[in-house]
Amino acid sequence: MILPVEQIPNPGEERPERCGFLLGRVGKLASRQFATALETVDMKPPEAAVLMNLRDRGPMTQQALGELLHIDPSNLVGVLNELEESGLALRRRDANDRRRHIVEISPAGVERVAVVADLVAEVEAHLLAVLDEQERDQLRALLARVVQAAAAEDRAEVAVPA
Amino acid sequence: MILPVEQIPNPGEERPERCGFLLGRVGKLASRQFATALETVDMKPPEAAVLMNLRDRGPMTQQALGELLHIDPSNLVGVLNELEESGLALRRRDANDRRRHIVEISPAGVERVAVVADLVAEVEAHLLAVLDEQERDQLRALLARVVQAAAAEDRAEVAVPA
DNA sequence: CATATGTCAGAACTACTGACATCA
DNA sequence: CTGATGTCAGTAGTTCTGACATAT
Repeated sequence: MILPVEQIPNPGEERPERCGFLLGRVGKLASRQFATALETVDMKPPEAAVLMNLRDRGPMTQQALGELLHIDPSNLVGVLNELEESGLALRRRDANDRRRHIVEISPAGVERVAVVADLVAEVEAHLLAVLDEQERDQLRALLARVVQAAAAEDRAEVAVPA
Repeated sequence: MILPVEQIPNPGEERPERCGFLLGRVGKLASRQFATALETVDMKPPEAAVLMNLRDRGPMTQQALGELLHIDPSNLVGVLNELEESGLALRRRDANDRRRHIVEISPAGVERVAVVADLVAEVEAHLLAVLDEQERDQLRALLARVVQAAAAEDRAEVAVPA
């Protein structure tokens, strides 16, 4: 049966959408593509994020790691358990404050994170294939400023709770 | 107690991050801010999205609505039930194909959606406050191209399932 | 005792799957 | 009968809350 025309008010063409909605949508899209790509190496997004951050920033406490990646502490426990069981990262007590765990990446983790980083780069390249290099830089710069501002605001709120 | 310095390898300063991660992060940030803002008018993000789309695009079938907003059909049922109970939208059978529901916004819905749209605009303005108008347009244009390309690819995959 | 850190169990929310009823 | 549309129950995955153990 032929579709009544009234049901397709704007066929094909997308009208200029709200920037905020676009952000949410592209973000979800990106997250999903990363997740499915990481499945091929049997790793979940938070695990990959943790490994990459440990490689780039060095050892840090479990708490600092959670704040940096916006992973809830109760959630981070399981992620680190996984990574530790796989021998990709390890926890050790901080000698100066034995409540704390210092988390660091293992040599095996360093090997694995290279593969993961390649995967991530591939997905990103594919997602942003419609943009040329200059445009990708623009996008990166704009997004970076937005997150930086948001993070600064977050810190201000936490610092001045009243 | 003073923190050991080794635990803060890159204090404050953010190093140039992966564009894909930035996307995911800003997207999640935006979604959360929208969600909390909408709570003040007792509405959830999908409900708001549905109302705004019905206002802008006119009545359409439940199925078309779901595809447009990437809401699962089984999920959309509950959303529309809510909107119908609140008198903001209504379903009627398509006379030409009585399997279908035509969904449309009600007069009360039109009133309410104005409030919602204002809220959304506020949140967006605040989130992107660090960018000037020209930069916001740039961002919107870049994001729009990315989603458009991704949507086209999606359609190709569905069209050629082999 | 009061606070910080990490752990754990359970609640809440989201998204999907599969079965089903209705209709073309 | 076959396929399309909407509905519903149940499942899995994620994120948060609150209680708790340990250490300062």
